[in-house]
Amino acid sequence: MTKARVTVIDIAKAAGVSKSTVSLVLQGSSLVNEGTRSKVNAVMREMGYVYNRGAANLRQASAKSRIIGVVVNDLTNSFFAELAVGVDMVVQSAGFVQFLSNTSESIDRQREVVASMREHGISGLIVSPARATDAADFKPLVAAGIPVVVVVRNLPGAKVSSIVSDNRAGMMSAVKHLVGLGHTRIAFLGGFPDTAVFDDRLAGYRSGVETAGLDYHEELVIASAPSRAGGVEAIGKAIALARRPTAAVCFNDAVAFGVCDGLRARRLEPGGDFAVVGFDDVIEAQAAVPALTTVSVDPQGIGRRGAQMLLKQINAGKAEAETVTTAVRLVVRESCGAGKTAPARTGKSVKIETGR
Amino acid sequence: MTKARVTVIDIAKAAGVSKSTVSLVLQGSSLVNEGTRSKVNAVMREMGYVYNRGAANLRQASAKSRIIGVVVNDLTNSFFAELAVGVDMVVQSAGFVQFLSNTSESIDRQREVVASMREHGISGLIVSPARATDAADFKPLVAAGIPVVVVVRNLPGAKVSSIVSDNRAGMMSAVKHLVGLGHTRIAFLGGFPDTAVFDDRLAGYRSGVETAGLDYHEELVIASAPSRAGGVEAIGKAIALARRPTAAVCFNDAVAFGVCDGLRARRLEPGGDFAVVGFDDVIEAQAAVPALTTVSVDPQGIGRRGAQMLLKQINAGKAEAETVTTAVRLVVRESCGAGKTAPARTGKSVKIETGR
DNA sequence: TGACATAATTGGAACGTTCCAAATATTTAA
DNA sequence: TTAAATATTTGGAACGTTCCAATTATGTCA
Repeated sequence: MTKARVTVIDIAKAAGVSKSTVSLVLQGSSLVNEGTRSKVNAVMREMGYVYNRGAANLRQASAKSRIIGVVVNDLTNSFFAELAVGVDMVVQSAGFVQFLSNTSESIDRQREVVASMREHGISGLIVSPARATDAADFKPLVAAGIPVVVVVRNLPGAKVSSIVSDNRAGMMSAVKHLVGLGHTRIAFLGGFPDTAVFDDRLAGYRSGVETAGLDYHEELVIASAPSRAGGVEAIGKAIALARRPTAAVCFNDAVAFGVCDGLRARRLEPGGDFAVVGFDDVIEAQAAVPALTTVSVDPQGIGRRGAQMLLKQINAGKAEAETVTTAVRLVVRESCGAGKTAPARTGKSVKIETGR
Repeated sequence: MTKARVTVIDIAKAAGVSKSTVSLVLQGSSLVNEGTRSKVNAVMREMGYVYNRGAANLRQASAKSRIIGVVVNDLTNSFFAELAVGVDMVVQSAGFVQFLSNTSESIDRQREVVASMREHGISGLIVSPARATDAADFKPLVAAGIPVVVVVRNLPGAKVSSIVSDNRAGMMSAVKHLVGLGHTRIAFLGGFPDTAVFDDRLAGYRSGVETAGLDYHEELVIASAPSRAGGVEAIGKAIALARRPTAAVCFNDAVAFGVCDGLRARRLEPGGDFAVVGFDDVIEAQAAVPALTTVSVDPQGIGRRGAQMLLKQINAGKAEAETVTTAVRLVVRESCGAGKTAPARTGKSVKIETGR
């Protein structure tokens, strides 16, 4: 039924030229005569020709596949969905196409999808690595000359480019803001301690506390799963402390929402009786009640930048591993107790200058 | 620097067999001797061989590329992100890999990405078509024997499989519920009238109204962009009616949120002074205040089913266009004024039986 | 042992493109 | 008019796999 594929040879025959000429037209070469070009194009259109990239890639360097792989650990999380959209934007307009896969934090899944992508000849990879990813996991890729850009979570030790948000500065500013509101016992809640992001955010918390002239107390640092449930758990422990804190910065927004839940369950009003600050500024943050004061990180921007960086490396043939940290800004809403008069959906935003 | 690719010929040489044998091993053929197989596998491992699917696809039918294309119109919308995750789940575990692209409702973008995917030799396509997509747009694909499954929005006239939620039944149940709460003037707010989904939902609204023995008034149907802003606009018009409604079913959750905003701006309490019901049950619905009563459609489930349907068709070589409508259920929360005593985050759910 | 079946293996010849070196057509300069 | 330069076109030979038909090894039966 379905007639055989139309190939450049068919086109050549129909247009009365050689397959080489057709190929030249396909590549937009300036060598070919204008008349010939348009005739060939016309024939292609009318015969319904579709370019076979697979065949082309076979002949060309695999760097020309124009496929870029994107692997994220949780697409359900709108943070990563936005990231993927950012990547897609620049990738698409550069004429590339994106393989997107979800690992659900499974390191095996991640290995599988990356292997699969390699088989398909991706020209580059953007990855937000699953937790506990081994830095050496991407070694073979870069050895094969396939650029890799790590986003969101960095991979200390891996010789790849990375682009992460300025977690340290973000937490510092959150703490500073709370101190400015008069808080002196501020907890750090949530997150898994074995991740680089956790370390950065905790470090930011610590310097924030210390530059404010306050003491750093280890008991105020309470780790938990970086989820809503984890937040409930962490605030429970915080409330149980002998000298209980009056405010908390949270590992991320999910934790912050959980903290709010936990507070309410104890008849405490988030934003009123206890100040809460999140991190990430997911879309739900502004619609929540109370609207969440949080550190905004623009995942879409990270996606765009990561993609640009990757494309640059692909075009350059081979590029140095560079690492970029993107600016973040504190968005003050209600949950910190500062913005009670402001309407829920807007938020004063405080720009933070960050190192590069 | 980067040494040339390792090919099956290299493997063959190193293992002391022919390339054909290596190929057989690659395909898991039972023809090859166990000893030979393991030796070849060992050599592959130690030489760091990576399969070149492009080359293989060149020889085989393109239906074997094991790439499936997914195009959605708005990945930022968590509804579609969930959908993509659902697709990815089944696609991944079937050993396929997913090309995902975002059209942002641009029909040109859509054409581009679909063309690009075709060039890459996708084995099948799952698409949530951009608004005003021409049913004929996917003709060439199916003519080339590439199965297409349309999800979420149907494409009347296109000879492709589709899987949509039961918009009619969902709206009917929403209306029925509001009638049960005593409302007699119920508006239908939001959505673009030129879409099939709009038609279905409106039809559901109409039958809901009529089976309740109420009159259908055209003035109560107020179209608008299917967005938060559109919702604000629509409720403004509704409130301005001489005989104003006391409740509304909305085209989707975004509209419903906008409606709540608009009500508050007029000092009306959603759920108290005016009942609001949404459609989709996006994740924000349960965390919002008031928690949104809405029709839940399980996008991830749609994604999974769509992917299964597609894989089935790919394996079958060629399959009939079948169309499935998935069940939806009304989740009663606060915004309809019924669940005021229940905690915000849970919600009684009412299962609706739908035609097939 | 021969005759046959069965199990493994194997060289080409595709697949649809790009690249190269070479051929041919057209201009230009003298 | 001719040589040289330039513009255009063109047949193969790759690329890394799979498939086919054919070959060789191994086993079985009488």
